Amino acid sequence: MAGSTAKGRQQSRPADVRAALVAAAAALIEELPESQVSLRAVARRAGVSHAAPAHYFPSRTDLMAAGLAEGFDALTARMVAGREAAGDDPWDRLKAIGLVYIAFALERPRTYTMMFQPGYITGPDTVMARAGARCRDVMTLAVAETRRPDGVDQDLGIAFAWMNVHGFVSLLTSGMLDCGPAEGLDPTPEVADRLLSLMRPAYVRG
Amino acid sequence: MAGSTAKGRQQSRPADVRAALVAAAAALIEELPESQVSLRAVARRAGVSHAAPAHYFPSRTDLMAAGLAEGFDALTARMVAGREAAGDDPWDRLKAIGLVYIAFALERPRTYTMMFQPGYITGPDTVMARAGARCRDVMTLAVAETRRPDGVDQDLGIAFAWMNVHGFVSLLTSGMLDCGPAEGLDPTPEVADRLLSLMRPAYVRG
DNA sequence: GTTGTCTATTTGACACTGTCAAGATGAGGT
DNA sequence: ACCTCATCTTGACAGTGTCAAATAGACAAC
Repeated sequence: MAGSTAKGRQQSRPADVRAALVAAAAALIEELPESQVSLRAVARRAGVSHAAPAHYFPSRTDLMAAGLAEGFDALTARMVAGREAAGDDPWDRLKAIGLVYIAFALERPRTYTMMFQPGYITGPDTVMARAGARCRDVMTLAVAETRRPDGVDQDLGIAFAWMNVHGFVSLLTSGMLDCGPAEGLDPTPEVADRLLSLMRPAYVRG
Repeated sequence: MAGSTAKGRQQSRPADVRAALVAAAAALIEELPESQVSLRAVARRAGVSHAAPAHYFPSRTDLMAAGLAEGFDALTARMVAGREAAGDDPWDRLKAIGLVYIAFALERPRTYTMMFQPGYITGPDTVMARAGARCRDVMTLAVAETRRPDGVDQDLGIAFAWMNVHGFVSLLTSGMLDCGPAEGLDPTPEVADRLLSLMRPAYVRG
């Protein structure tokens, strides 16, 4: 009986231990500073022993990468939704993606920061690399729609858009934009909107 | 007696243990991945016992912040030099700073990445916050020279310039710009130049 | 029903980490 | 001589990532 003969063992916990580990990692990544997201803490949160993760992930880095890839997919989904909610103008659609991107990063700052930490993309065909590529694909579509001035090819347009939104939230979360005495910018959506508008000449002809 | 009653004690090794620790930290930060730059490794490199740093730095974070602030000052010095080497045109001067900034970040990627890690600015009057403010002051001067279009005030201009260069190198070092199959941009100075040129309308009137 | 086999998981151990408490060291002032 | 005191070391503790060995539990064969 039972259809799933392939693998589904149904006693205490089949192999959804893996899924529980990834979910626990994703949760702890946002709850604690990076240095405190230990392999053992993730195992405790998932309710397994401290060495259980070793059976699914070769190292701590791989477990973290799995949790971060989930965060990446959440960001990608929000970008897709934001694009579809925008109007017909290509530039408005691109800007909408940027605003959604910024909102995600500020809502989940620790996850976002760790997603772009060097070292979690361990190869061209890993979970993280693929999640990052899917995210970039959304930007690729949005940039492809725009009527860019001469000299701004698609790769350049993608890089420019991405580095703008990424640089903004990265500077904000690192505390650099308000490191002077009583200076700095508010992270209000209004400021984000003004900053993104500065990119406009790179995507609108004339 | 002696003049300096305030604090200067002058025995065998006054406080150059502190300088040795900071130098060792700065060196290791660039040599090893962040998780391997341990307080004890820094102490070994400096030739002191594993608990010596505790006498100068309340925690590992503070020792790292001291090493990172040195990196920040090196970046600031390069930016100043780059600005003075540029011509008279305000936009050219600003772009020169950007190119120097990018070059530094790509030469010392681990130091640069860690400089912008959240958590090392522990207060508004710490070594890291002050080093970051000095760096931003250089950008402030360069942006103040430009004739910006209406609506682009100085704070906005600084943020836009900084987030562009920071976003670019940050995406590069995290591996995001080349996570697709055979795609991505070369980090050549030529590409950096083209990307920075996209910022031009925000700093040049007309 | 007993046995064997295989996989998932736990237990235990190792070297390493950051931090704290207590002990050693040595120069300066009296 | 002595004392003082900041500096530094030694030693310990809980916690970490990772590996080896031991356990548990379900399946197949007989």
